[in-house]
Amino acid sequence: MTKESKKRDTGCPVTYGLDTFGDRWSLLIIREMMILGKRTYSEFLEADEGIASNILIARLKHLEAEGIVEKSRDPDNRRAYIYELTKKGRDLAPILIEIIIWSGMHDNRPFALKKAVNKVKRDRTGFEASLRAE
Amino acid sequence: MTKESKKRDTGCPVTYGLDTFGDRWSLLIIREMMILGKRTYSEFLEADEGIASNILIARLKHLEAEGIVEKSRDPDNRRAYIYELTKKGRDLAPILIEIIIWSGMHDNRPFALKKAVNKVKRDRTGFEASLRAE
DNA sequence: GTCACGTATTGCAAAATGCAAGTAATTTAT
DNA sequence: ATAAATTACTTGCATTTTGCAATACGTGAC
Repeated sequence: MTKESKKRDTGCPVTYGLDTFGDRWSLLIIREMMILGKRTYSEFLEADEGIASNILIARLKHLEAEGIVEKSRDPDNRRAYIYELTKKGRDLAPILIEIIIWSGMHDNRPFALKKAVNKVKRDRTGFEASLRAE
Repeated sequence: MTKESKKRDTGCPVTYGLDTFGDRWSLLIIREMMILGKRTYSEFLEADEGIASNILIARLKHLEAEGIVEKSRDPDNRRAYIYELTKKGRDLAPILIEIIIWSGMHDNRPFALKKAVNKVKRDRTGFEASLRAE
């Protein structure tokens, strides 16, 4: 009941978006799923940014409650669960893409990774299709 | 030194974007500027969501440090300051637009405001131009 | 049954947030 | 010239959220 109780019911679409996935971690989890194809709790835990397990589970539950991810048992490993993006979740692809494009334009740090940026610039439609494919 | 110290220097463009504007309030302030044409501290304070004054000033300073907004004196009212978006800030327009489109698709609450959504759907290019115009 | 593995929870310190009240600088009114 | 009003910001404090480490739970393997 943390994020949920914070819902700002103004009706504004920007507010709705931010209340749904606009925190420090949600879009990173979605990036892991969409771009890197990760699907399990333990895979998410290994992400570069090092999310804490309690934060991870809180975000996964929130995203599940919002209908952005869905959880099911892994048929190949009956003690594991699989988290997958729903259509609502895959529809976030354009937002991720615009963030990538924006950072590509404005992140001038020497270690900025331009791989995804270049991929987007070369073929945005194809890149978006690949994100939605998973 | 709060958000700044939290910078996650992984090089990932999504991370860079989130570390720059991915908190509970930054994009809302940017929305006020871009869509509603607000430009002063007191105008931002009146926003629907009711941001606290200390949070507002912290975010404005952060956005200024990131080169997304710039501050100057109001020539018409010497006790006021004006905050304006830089190019880096105006370049966030496509992200805002994609968030609006996404919410338009998925926010089914009865009080969801569809005005901006419809405007985007009718003429995205024109809408984006109007956002960047300010 | 016991052990390993994948997932999830708890406890506690640190940080961020929200709210209310107060300060500072500048302008308008008297 | 002084007082009041505006605009921008700061401070103090209670509450909430985060981050980290340790621990517990549930399932299947042996």
